[in-house]
Amino acid sequence: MSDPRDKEDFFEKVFAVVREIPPGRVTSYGAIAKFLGSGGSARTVGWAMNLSHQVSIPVPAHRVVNRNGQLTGKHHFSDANEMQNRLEVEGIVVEEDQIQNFKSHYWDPQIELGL
DNA sequence: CGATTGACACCAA
DNA sequence: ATTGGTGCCAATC
Repeated sequence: MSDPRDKEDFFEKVFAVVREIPPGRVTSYGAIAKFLGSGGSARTVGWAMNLSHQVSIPVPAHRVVNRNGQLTGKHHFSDANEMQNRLEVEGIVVEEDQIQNFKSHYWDPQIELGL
């Protein structure tokens, strides 16, 4: 339909998936983008995370990292240590902005959500 | 309206 | 394995 909310729906989906990420788990932008059907719009997912600071719903953006498991977006948090600290609290080991044992902590929406 | 940027990902050398 | 360049989508200037 002509509802302009169709575009907002994309962000809503991103937030919904990120909110479904269980503690102690992490996922990648590309995985979410692909799960939404956007294909290679991994960058657009990053934009959604940027807006996540303005939405009324708490979005655990710290659980979303790039496919390398690197905390590329920690700089966008209130504090640079905020992202790493939250991950460590949930039992994730982070060294030099790089998640250790990333693959073991990886959370795939296509699988975990039962697709 | 056109050009640039941005929390990524993939391919080629 | 590492580096560089390109593609995708949306927002901002």
